[in-house]
Amino acid sequence: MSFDPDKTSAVTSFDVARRAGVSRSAVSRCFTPGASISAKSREKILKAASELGYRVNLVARGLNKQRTDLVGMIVSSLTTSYRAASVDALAKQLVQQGFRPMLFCIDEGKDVEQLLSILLNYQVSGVVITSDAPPAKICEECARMRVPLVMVHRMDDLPFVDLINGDDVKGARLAADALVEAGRKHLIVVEQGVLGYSGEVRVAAFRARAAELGVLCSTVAVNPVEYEAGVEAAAGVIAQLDKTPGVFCTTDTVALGLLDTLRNKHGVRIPEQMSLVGYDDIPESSWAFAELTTIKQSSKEFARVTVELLKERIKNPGAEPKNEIVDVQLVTRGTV
Amino acid sequence: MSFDPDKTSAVTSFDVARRAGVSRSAVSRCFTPGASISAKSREKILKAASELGYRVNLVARGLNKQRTDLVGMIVSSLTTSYRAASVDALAKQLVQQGFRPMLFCIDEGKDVEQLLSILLNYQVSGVVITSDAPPAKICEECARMRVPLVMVHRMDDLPFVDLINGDDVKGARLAADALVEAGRKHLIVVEQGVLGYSGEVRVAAFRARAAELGVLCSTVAVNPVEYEAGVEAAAGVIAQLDKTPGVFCTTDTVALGLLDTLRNKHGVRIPEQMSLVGYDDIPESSWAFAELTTIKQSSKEFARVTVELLKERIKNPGAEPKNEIVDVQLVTRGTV
DNA sequence: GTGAAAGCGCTAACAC
DNA sequence: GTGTTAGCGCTTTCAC
Repeated sequence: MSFDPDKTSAVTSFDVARRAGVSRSAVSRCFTPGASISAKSREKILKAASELGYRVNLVARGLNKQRTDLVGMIVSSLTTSYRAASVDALAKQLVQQGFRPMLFCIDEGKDVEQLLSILLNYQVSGVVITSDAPPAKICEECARMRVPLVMVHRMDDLPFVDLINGDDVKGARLAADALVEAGRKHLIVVEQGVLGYSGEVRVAAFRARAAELGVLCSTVAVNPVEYEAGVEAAAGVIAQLDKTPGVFCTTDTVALGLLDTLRNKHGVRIPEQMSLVGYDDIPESSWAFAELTTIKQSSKEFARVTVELLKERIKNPGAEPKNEIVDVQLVTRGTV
Repeated sequence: MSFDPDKTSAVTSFDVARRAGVSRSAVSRCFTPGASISAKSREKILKAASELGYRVNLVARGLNKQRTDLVGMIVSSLTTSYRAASVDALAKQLVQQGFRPMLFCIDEGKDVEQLLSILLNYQVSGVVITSDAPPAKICEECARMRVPLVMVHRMDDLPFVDLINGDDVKGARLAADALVEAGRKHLIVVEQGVLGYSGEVRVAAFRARAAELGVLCSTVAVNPVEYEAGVEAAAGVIAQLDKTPGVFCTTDTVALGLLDTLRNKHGVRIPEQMSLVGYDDIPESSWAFAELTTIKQSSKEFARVTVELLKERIKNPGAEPKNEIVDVQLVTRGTV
């Protein structure tokens, strides 16, 4: 370590400038990617900076530029693997693209507004919302403040707000097709308590496809969400086991709750007595107890597109809202 | 909306001050929790502020105070439920206590240093590290910059750095005791590829307790980590099935991989042919296919103590490092 | 290519 | 309790 270890912090561009025998502007330019500076100055400055242990004060820069590289992520609680994977992928992608993610996990129905207010106070470069909480006002706020906003798994029609969704219609159709091709003449769709936009689309598309195919489709509706929803749906499914049904759940976690309960509490044999398709392809779906056939959505692809959308909007804030769709595919395992 | 919707942003304390007929300092005081200001001024200011749509610019405040309320969270990839739950709890607790978490998920063995450098550039109030990546230099850096740092599930001995761990020794002993009380005369501990500090302590304590109890304890070591580690450990465990062993895994995800493989690929009956205890009590452990007996650590408690440690150190940066231990308990389900 | 000067929006020390 | 003043550390015209 060549710099003075006693110097705790507080080494500013001024210190570097003095030591390198240049002006503060030169130092600033040296640490600004696209700035014009001579190789000679740059070298001197870099040397001085490293000797001093200088680092750019991003807060000061942020104040000056009226913008930080912070990006707010407003997400639902990380209680399912799908959400965890999404956040993981998004955080990494943001960092890789030069942003710093601020994480706000919210319990559904909490005061998101206050959080958003905080975000805006930080002069964030953008905000990503995946939460289901209804942020009506929030988006107005973002739009008004000209803060780029991209929403994941939502379909709000708002000015300057970009949207990104999986191809839920295709996914649900793939599911129905797989079930029918496996010989199921009777379909069942499980509706969990809170569906969210994607869930609703999947349910609707699944039913529509069933109708197209001329196959009956009944509904098992339950109050809880995720794993518990599957557990509770078991009774409804069992009641229809005589029809050797093909069952579709809007998320893998729900499907896993159902499968787990059916197989391990009631001795139902899958796929002999019924077929089952989930959605998301979370890691647990490939575990031995499950071997769940499902619709795969790539978290990484979502993250990639999300950040791209963000960057584009930062570049061109007034552009028409985009509506990106990420492709999905059927992953066949043992439950169909 | 009473304020001018065209005013995109840029409404400063100066604007508010003018409109309220006071000085900027008054406005500042009004938005500073412990400041002294008359009720009358406060009211005028609040009114003007809301009419103008004013919000404090936290970046400017941060520059002035040489500190933001940002806290860096450096965590491992969110690939297991335990990590997801930990991050969720920590993020929420931080927000609740007035901090803003910045999330950095790192793939083990990546360049953490650069990240930390970024953090420091943001004048963060503190940093929390749960990642296993070896941040030797990082901590020096934090210490040097006087940035409060608390490390979770680690035992580095560093000046000014607080530590928080679960009671791994107690947990491992509880596991061994449960297994032996269930009549197991032969114990097995599964060692996954990368153990981390907690894992090592658990393994060692488990072995020590076995010895105390006068019970044999063998090891099944595998290269992968988490679920895959359990899968790979299956063969080694099966080879010793004639001893009706009591098996201990250092995390639930490993235990679930093992249990899943044993039951569903090899028809092993648990707890008839062997017993199994995991660690963490992740949600999946209570799923029907598993009903895994395990050692519970509370993510919320970890989060609570972590943030408390952080706040204390912010208040008193020079204090002796603390070493907090969070209690654990046995959760008995069906695998013992 | 480089330096001087003028802020970015806020807080804090000081006098009143 | 309130206003005045002086920065926090950086970027950025604007001359040169």
